[in-house]
Amino acid sequence: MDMSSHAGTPPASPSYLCGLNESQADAVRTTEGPLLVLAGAGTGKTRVLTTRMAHILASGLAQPWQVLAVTFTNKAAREMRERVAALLDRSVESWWVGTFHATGARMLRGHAELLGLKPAFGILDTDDQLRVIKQLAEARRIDTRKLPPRLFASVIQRWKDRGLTPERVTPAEGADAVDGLALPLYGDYQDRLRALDACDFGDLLLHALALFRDHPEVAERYRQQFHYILVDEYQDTNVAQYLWLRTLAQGHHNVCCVGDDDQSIYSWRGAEIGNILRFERDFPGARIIRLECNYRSTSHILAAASELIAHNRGRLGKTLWTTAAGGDKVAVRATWDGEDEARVVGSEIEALQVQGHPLRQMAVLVRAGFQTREFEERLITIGIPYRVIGGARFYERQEIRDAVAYFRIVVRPDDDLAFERIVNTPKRGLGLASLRSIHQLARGANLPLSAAAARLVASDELKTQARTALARLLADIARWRDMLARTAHPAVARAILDESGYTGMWQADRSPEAAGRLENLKELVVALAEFESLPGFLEHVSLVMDNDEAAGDEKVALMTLHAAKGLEFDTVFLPGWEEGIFPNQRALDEGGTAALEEERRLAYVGLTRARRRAIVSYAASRMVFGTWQNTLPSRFVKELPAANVEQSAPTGLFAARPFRGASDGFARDGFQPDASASSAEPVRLAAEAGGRWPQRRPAPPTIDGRAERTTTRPQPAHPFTVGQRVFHQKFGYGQVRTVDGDRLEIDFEKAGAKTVIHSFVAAA
DNA sequence: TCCCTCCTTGTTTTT
DNA sequence: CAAGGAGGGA
Repeated sequence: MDMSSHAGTPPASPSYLCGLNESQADAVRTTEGPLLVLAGAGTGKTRVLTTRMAHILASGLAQPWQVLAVTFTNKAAREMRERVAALLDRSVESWWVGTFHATGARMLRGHAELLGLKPAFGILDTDDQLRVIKQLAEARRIDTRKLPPRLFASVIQRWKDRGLTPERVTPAEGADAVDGLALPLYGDYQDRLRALDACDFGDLLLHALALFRDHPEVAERYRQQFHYILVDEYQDTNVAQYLWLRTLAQGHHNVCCVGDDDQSIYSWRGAEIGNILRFERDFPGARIIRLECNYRSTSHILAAASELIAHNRGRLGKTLWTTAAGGDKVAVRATWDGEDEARVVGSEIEALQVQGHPLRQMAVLVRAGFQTREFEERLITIGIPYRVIGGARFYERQEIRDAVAYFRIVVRPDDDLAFERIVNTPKRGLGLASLRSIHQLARGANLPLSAAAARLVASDELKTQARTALARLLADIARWRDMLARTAHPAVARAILDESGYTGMWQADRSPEAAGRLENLKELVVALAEFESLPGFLEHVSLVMDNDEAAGDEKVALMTLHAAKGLEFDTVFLPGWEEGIFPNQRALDEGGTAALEEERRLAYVGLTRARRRAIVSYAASRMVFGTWQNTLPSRFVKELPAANVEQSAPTGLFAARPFRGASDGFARDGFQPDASASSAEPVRLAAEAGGRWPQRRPAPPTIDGRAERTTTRPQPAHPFTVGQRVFHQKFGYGQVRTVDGDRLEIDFEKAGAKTVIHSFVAAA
C-alpha cells in the first residue's frame, strides 16, 4: 500500500475510505477505545468491518498478527479474510481472523499441556457428544427414554455457554436441572472427554477461559499481542464469549463490536442479547456509532420492517432510512391452506421468471424446516428448480461421519468414538454382546477400545464368528495405517471405503437416498485431496467444513429465517405468518414476552432480506401433525403499517384487514367479511368463520389455465413411456402411469402418485 | 444378531 | 402424517 504514515496519525482520507458514508467512515477511523457499531440491516456492516481492519493494517497501527478478528461462521471469517486481502492486496496467512471456536482451538492447541490435553486433542461433534452422554446416563441408570440424552446435552451446553464448569454451577441450580441429574452427569461428561483427549465445541471457549484464569501469564501474553480486537455479530455472543473478549481486551480496550440488537435471533442457543445492550456499561468510555442508512431495500419494505420491530421494547433503537423511494408495497396474501399457499407462491415465482427475474434472486423463508416441504412439492410439480439451504450439513450426514470415523480410527488408534461408530458398520456380526466385552476389558485394563479388541481377539472370549470378524477389521485398520505411510491419502481413503465394505453397503441399499450417499462419499474423497494429509484433513473437518451450497446457479432458495440472516434477495416470500407457527407457539409457551420479541426480530430479519419485493402470506387452515387446524393470521401481519402494505385474498376467503388498529382480537380484524359485517361480534365471527372455511376450496384458476397451456406446448423430447420404471431424487422409485407432454404422472413406491416434470426423473 | 412393529414426538442451529 | 427409537420376536 502506498499510503505511508506514522502510527496513530493516518492520512486524512486514504482511498479505501472513498464511498463510505459519514458514519461508516467514522466507524473505520475510530480505532482507539471501545466502540460499538450498531449496524442496521443492509447498512454496510461487513464493509465497515473489513475496511476498518484494512485501515488498521495499512496505516501501520498494527501488524497482522496483532489484530484479532472473530466471527461466528466460517463463511463470515472467509469473507473477511478475502475482502481485507483484496483491499490491501496482500496475503492473509497467519492472521488471527476466524470463528470464536477456531480461535479458541488455536489457543488451546498452543497450551494444551496446561489443560491436561495433548496438542492434537480431538473435537467432538454433536453426534459424538450425544453418544457419550447416552453411555454415561445409562451408566448412572438413568432412563434415557424418559430423559433423552439431548436434554442433558442442551443443559450442559447452556452451562458451557455461560462459562460454567461443573464446579461453578451453583448447587441450587444443579438441583433444579433435570431432577438434579444433569450436574453430576456434566461432571462425568467432562471427565470422559479428558479421558478421550477431546473437547466439544463449548469446551473450546470454556477451556480457554480456564486457561486465562489459571495461567494469567498466558492471558497477559495474548493481551500484549492483540492491539486491536474486532467482533462480528456481537448480538449473538454468549456469556463465555463475552468473558473471553473482556479478558483479551483488558488494558488497551481497543475492542470494536459490530452488531444489531434487532437481529438477535439465537437466544435459544445461549446468545445473550444483554451483551450488546450493556456494551456501554461493560466498556466504560465506549462510543456507539449507528449505521442507519440502508442500501438494500425499497422504502416500503424498510418502513414496514421498521414499524414492525418498533413493537419491541428491549432494544437500543435505530432509525433506518433510505434514499430509494418508491417500489412495491409489501404484499400480504391470504390463502386457503398450505397447498394453496404453495400454489400462490409458485405462480408468483413463475410470473417473475417470465418477466426475466433470475430465480437465484428469489427466496422462500420459513419459520421451521419442515415448512419447506410443501413448497418443494409445488416447485417440483411446476418444474422450477430450487435449492434447500440448511438441512443436514455435509459433514453431518451419516455416510460422511461414518467415513470420517474410519479415517479417524486409522489415524488415531485410540479414538474410541470412531471405533465404536464403525466397528459394526457395515454389519459384520459384531453386536451388543461383543461390544460389551470390548468395553469391559477396555475399562478394566484402562485401554483404548481398539487395543482391548486386539487383546480379545487373541483370547477365547468371543464366539468364533465375532472373533474372525473383529480380527479382520483390526488387520484391515493396521494395513490401512501402514498404507498411509506409503500411498497418497486420497487413494488410501478410497481403499478404506471399498475394502471395509462401506461403499458396498450403500451400493446394496435399494432406498432412494443410497445413490446420493454414494455421491457424497465420492465428493468427500475429492475434498480430501485438497488437504496435504489425512490428519490435516481431519483437523479441519470438525471445525471448518461447511457445505458451500454455492448460490451460483439458477435456483430458488428455500430456507429457514435463521439460515437467511446475512443474505439478501430481490424477492422474498414469507409464508406461514400464522399464530402458532409464526410466532411459534412453543417459543411463546416457553419464553413469554422475551420469546415473542425474538420471534418479532425474526420477522424483521425476514423482511429486511428483501431488496425489491416482500410477499407475506398466511393460510386459513393448515394440516398440523396430521390434523386440519383453522389458523389465525399472525399478529405480525397486523403490526405491518397499512400505508406500506398491499393485501389480497382469493374470492370467497374473507379479505384480511388486519390494519385497522383495533387491539382486541386480531382474529376479527384478520378475517372480517370484507364490506358486509360490522365489527360487532368479534368472537362469534372468528369462531363462525373458523367453522366455515371449507376444506374443499374452489378450483384454483391458475391451475386450470396452466394445465391447458401445458397441453398445447410443443411436446418436448424425452425418453419416458408409460409403464417405465424411473427414479426421482426426492420420491424414489416409481412407474410411469401417464405421459402428458413434459409432465409424467408416476406411481412412486414410497411416495404414492405424483405429477412431475420429466427433467426431474431418470430411467431406473 | 437382526429385523420388524409399535410408540412417541414433533422449532430455530453454528461450531 | 412421518421419522426415529426402543423393544420384542425369530
